[in-house]
Amino acid sequence: MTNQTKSATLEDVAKLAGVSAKTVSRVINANDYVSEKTQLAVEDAVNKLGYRPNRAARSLVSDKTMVIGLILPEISGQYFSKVIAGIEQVANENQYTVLLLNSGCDEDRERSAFRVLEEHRVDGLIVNTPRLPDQELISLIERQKACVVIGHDPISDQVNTVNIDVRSAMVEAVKHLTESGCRNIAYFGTALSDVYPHQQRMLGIEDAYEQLNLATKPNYILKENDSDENASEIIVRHLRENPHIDAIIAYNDEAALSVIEACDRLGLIIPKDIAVIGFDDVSYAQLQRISLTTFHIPRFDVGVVAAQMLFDRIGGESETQEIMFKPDFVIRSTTTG
Amino acid sequence: MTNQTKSATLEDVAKLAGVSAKTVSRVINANDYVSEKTQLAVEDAVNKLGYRPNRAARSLVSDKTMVIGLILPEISGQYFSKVIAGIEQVANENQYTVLLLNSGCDEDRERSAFRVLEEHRVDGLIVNTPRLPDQELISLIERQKACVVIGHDPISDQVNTVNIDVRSAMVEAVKHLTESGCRNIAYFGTALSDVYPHQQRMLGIEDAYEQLNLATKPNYILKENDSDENASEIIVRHLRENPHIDAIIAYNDEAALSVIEACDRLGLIIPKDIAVIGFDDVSYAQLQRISLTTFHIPRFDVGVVAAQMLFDRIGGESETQEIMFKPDFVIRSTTTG
DNA sequence: GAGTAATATGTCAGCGCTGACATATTGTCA
DNA sequence: TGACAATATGTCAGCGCTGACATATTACTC
Repeated sequence: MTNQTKSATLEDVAKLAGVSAKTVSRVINANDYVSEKTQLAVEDAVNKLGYRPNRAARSLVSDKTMVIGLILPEISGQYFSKVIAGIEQVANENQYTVLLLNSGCDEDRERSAFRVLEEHRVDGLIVNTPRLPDQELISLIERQKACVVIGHDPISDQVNTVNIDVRSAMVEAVKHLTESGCRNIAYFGTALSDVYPHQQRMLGIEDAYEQLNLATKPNYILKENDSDENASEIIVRHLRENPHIDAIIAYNDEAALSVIEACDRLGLIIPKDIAVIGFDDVSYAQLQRISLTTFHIPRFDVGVVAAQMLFDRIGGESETQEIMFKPDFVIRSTTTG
Repeated sequence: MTNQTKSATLEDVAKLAGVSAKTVSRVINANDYVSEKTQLAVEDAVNKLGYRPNRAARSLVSDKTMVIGLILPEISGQYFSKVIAGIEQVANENQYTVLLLNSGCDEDRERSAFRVLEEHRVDGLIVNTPRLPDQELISLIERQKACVVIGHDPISDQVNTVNIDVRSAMVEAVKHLTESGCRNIAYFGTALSDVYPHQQRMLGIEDAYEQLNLATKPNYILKENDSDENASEIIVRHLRENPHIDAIIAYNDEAALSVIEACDRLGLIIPKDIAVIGFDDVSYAQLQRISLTTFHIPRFDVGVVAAQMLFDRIGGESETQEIMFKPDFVIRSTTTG
């Protein structure tokens, strides 16, 4: 690792094999006439020197980097880590590599992530940038060779998008709860409240209230990302102050777990005293001890589909695609006894 | 996105600003005398054209890519996704970007991941390649500018490593179990059984048996990655066949959850009938309903430390560092009533 | 006001690679 | 056996950028 010598170039290989650099290039790329003898000599030299073509040099000529970029507000959660895996898989199948940028849900970092990826001249990118103003996002996307936006408001019909139909899922959730007799439904959201996925949930809940002509108003419990109070403490406090609440729809399963934890602490029996609904269907949601009613999202597939869409674009497809995933409502025992 | 024109070059900016390319370069890099007037003119042109320096061209000259590579056997699990986040954070702080490769715990993919990263001339890489033969791994690492190996057998004193002291953790686990009266301890591992983290666990358990002079032999329940039988079913079956088992140490928390699930199905009371120990301390391990005895691993910090080590190397540090994290044993209610 | 230092800008080669083009060698068929 | 295609290899420019070097302009010193 320390005794680093400069890595071998085409020229080095050429010299060792006794041919010209161009001939070595031909062997490496296997796209032109080369005699068997030369080929073997070159391959031999390549192995001896441990030659690896320099992608930077190649990109400079070909204007292709074989890299796609990924900008996400968060990369270690249950949700996006699976999406990333899906994207990585498809990228790998296409001989591509993924440059991963975490924007931490910060506007400036979203911007600079775009900048970095542009400097790298990635062949395409998949982004989820909740903070960037729509107009700016659109103009940034227009600069790209190819781009797919995931989990974002459908900003423009020129932009490829992969989305989850959160809003109608929420309608389904509320209906299910009211059918089970719940009358005072609260929504608990972590993350930043002005963000699209949040808003969709709240809108969906309001849709349902309207459709069902409910008298009450939904109750919102919001925990900003930067507050470091424990989520379940917030809920405990809120439930003490609002004992009439008989159902909580959580932003996602992780938030739902905090809700369950809070209810357990308060001695509330789920679902008798209070019902809980999550979102995502993470691995542990189906455990007997949790058995969380939630919406199943094929997270890996979201990544796969987004990446396929991107490679379609990279491959020349010019039609804009919009895919909407319908979450599957999985009713378990946090809503029905 | 479709109306792509070739992106602007230094030359383009130069023409527009009425100066030479080199002068533009000076402005961009802010590392040489430039008059204020020229600077403004250039910045203006840069903005007008939306110019972004081409990193490929830069790397070709500077021999630096500002990219580090990451090869992991798996990227969406609770463990590595946090490690990735830690690495990404430090990379970002150093103006670096992360090229993420998932080897799927496959030897050939590990090899080709190395190849890809070499072709990209990354400035350093962080790897966990359980399948690659040690000798080959060492020689691959020797080719790199900088490298840190995580979660792997300390292969050579020339190689930077970040490790978890799994083996002595297992000793602690077994001691704790025997002290609680358990006599028939089983180990449940998912993932590939010939892999280092697995072996360490088994070795640690055997260490403990030796140190404690236990009469019985530990019992191993192994689930290969490729078997698609449900983990908890395997355990249910195994516990039916071996009803004397009174404690299970699981490979990690996720596996421990499968164990809990299996016990619940069999009507076994934890920890009275059977004790369970996990590893990792994932977020939900501390939920009242789970309350899993486990080992806390600062996963994010593992990534942070590995990345810092790497950047030390990239920065010129030549001394080999080896860091060993000591897991914190967190005793909860799956082992003590 | 001559001489030196500081400031400001330009020219050009070359990083490693491939495309366009040129050339040399061999094979094939009338 | 000459003509032409197929095969095999080489030369060279240039992708976008920066380092080394050259040069021009201005400022400062005695």
